[in-house]
Amino acid sequence: MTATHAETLTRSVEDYLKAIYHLSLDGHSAGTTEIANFLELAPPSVTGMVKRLSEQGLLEHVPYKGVQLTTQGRRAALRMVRRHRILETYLVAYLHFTWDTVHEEAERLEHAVSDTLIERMALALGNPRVDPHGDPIPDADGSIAELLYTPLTEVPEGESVELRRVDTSHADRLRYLAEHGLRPGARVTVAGREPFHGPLSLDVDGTGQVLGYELAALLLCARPEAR
Amino acid sequence: MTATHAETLTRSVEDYLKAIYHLSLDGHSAGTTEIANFLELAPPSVTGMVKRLSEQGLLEHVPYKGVQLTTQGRRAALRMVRRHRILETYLVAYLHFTWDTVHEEAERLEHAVSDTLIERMALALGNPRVDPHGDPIPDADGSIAELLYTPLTEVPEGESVELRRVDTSHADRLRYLAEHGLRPGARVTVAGREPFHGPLSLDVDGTGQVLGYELAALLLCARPEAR
DNA sequence: TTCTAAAATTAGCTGGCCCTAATTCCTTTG
DNA sequence: CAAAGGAATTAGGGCCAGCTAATTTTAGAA
Repeated sequence: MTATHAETLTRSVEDYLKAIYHLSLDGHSAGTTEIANFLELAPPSVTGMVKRLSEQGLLEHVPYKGVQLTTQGRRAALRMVRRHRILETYLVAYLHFTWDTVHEEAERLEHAVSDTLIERMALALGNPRVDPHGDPIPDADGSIAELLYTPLTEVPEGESVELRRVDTSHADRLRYLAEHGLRPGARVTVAGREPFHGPLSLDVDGTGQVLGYELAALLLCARPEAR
Repeated sequence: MTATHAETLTRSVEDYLKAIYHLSLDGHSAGTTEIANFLELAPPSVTGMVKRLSEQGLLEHVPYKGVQLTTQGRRAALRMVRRHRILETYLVAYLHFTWDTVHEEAERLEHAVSDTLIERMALALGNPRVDPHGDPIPDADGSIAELLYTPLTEVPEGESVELRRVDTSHADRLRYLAEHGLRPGARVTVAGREPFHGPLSLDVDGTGQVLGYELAALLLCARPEAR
């Protein structure tokens, strides 16, 4: 009765699964409108697709409540995440893409490449663990290490941390951050912070900076010992 | 009134245009059934699409006669041919694909890559003129040099030629040919030929071979001086 | 010149996936 | 606890691109 995973997923289905994966990262199940906003679709379109996908066993739908990926759905989603991140890494490493331009290219290619090509790229790259934004790359078998980093907004004043991950795919934000040296690997000290979601004063690799709260919240850092 | 080329073409449309381009290489206009066979579709599906494409100005359709690409349609088709051949060349050069496995990968990717990525690949390859099968690669501006080669079946006995192009994308044929050293660049002498589409006796880079007529017809050669 | 077979087209459907408008369901608050 | 407001769903369409079956056109053979 359970659908065996032989049937190929359409581009749309792959997008839905990946979206639901991202929206469920914090554990709660994803709502129809939430998915609709993420994919820039109307909510009724999502209801319809969600119905089809639960019938296929790719997700669990409790009407009026929300959806969660099944094991099968999660496997398919992680496969897309791996593809996307390997592609981004390869395009930056070998084909002169920058981290602010690579997202949309990978977004299209992830639906078209074969598993073989992805594994060849991964091999050429030495099986990287993270992509250019610091996002972890799932293994080919579907396991992923979501490391626990601290948003820069929660780093205590005076503490010095290493920037590990930049949690956005908006080209303009990424460009701005890159111009200010805020890339994975940067050493950042929080010199001061204004209240009420105010700007942070930073020292970035020896240079003083002021950074808005919204952007700072996207910067995930490894603190010296705190876990 | 003429459609400006702003609107993006669907995957299907790109496939139709490319198919019609290939089928029209010999000058005659392509028939519905011919296109249907090439794309593995039913003839009525082709009639319908052809109607839409002529309305869009991508091709000229004379009902019950056949179709031809318009200038606009040819431009779009050549863009796809360029993409396909650059991709094949890149995948073989950098990602360990062999000429018998690369076709289907390129067939999917050609619809997903950006112009930017294709030009980066072309640059990395040094702007190659031909792909791994010896097929000419159109320029970015859409000009293509279809060189006049002679099928091996028409090379006179005793003549020695250079194999330049292998005109098939069937993986099994390509594998067989590769195993027998029959790749672009090989030096081939026609030692003998049997009548009635019989096999050819060849000397391939110093090794004796017998090759069936059907395969020999796919091997396009540069003759010493003949044109 | 007429007949016939092949080629092409038309008629009528289907499935996937999107939409807007209308309705139903939940939850929260007055 | 009832009503409101937002979230979700249902109802009803549309477009794309494929299909089969039936029909029309063309061209070649008798």
